[in-house]
Amino acid sequence: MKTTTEAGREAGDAALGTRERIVRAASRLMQRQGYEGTGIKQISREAGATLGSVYHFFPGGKQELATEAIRHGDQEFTDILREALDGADDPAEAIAACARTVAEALRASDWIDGCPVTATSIGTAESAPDLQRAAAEAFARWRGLVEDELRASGFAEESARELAHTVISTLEGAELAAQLARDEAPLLIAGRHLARLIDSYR
Amino acid sequence: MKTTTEAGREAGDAALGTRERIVRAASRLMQRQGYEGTGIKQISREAGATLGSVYHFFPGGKQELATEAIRHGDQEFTDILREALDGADDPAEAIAACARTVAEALRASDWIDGCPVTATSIGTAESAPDLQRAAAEAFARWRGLVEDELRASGFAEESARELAHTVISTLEGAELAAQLARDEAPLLIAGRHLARLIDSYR
DNA sequence: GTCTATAACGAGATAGAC
DNA sequence: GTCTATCTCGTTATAGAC
Repeated sequence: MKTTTEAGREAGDAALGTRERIVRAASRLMQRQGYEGTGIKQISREAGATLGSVYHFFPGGKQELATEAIRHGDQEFTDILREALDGADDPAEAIAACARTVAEALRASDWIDGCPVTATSIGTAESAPDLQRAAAEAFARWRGLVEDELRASGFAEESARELAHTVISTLEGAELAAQLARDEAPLLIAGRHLARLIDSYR
Repeated sequence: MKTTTEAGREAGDAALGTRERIVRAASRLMQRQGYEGTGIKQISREAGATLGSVYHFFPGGKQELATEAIRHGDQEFTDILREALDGADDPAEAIAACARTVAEALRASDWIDGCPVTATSIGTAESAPDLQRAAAEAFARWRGLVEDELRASGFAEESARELAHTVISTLEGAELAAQLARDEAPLLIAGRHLARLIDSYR
């Protein structure tokens, strides 16, 4: 049995490898403070690692680390979305359930943990195009998940494709609105409206 | 007739007062680079003002200036929204037209000028709550505009209130998605879906 | 109101011992 | 792989002449 010599600063991350702890800390901090607002020193501190370790695993520096953090956030929401789509009877209800899940998480964090992909990538179009690409890939993956589910439920190709676009856009915007207003209403209303919109294409 | 002694660096801003030039430069730069990614020196340079002038007009420093920049962005989109609502026959068509307007502006900027309010306020929940409040007020104002128009068109109170929420959330999210994908499709699709959703409440 | 100079601090990144 | 020390540069903000 392997033992971990260092206790990570993050609850529950003690058993993780150093690289993974760094990525998680980066993702969580940039989710709250953005790319420019988060320092590498702060990340290494929170991850229970040294600055040298960060540059050992990410020789490309902050940009490379942030790109990995976005991929981590991508995977997080992919899991939430897949679970919602698998757990409900029809796609419309699944999307509404997904909105409720996001609302709960947002409230639980006292409205500070928004979408990690958006928060990390916004404002970096000129300075760090790598982040933009990783974020665009995340949006595309989420959209693809919804589109596949709609097609599998018998929706026409074009309807499925377009509805998937709006589902992701609306969830993203409603999360932003809910965070700013410190109120889950925007997300819950959006979930119901999306379900209604989807049903109107049956 | 008054003369302006200094030619501002911004095209068309030459005749403006110093304070206004600073606010506009701040709004435009933070729209592209975010709050943390934009420096006061860069703002003063682009505004054709000195650092001393910035602190003269905004003794509260960067936060005070950013708050004013958000209010400026608020007003900008308020104007776009009001024009769209006044120019169309019914609210559904007005919202779709608004989405097209936003898409055009986004493409014209080569996908770098997103929503100034969102870009400036995101990631500041912990460090600058003033910005959050100003951004929340902007969202609420836009929502109020849409809600009033819907009620004036005969929609039920609750429908108008909830639709207004989703209209703003979806436009905001679709602008984000369009910017990341460098493609206006998310916005154009969102505009059509919102019109359809609104019509379903008639 | 405008300008320059600078203080005080933190950032990203690197070197090299262990 | 980990750690510490340090280099260099940019940041916000202030002081004080004009």
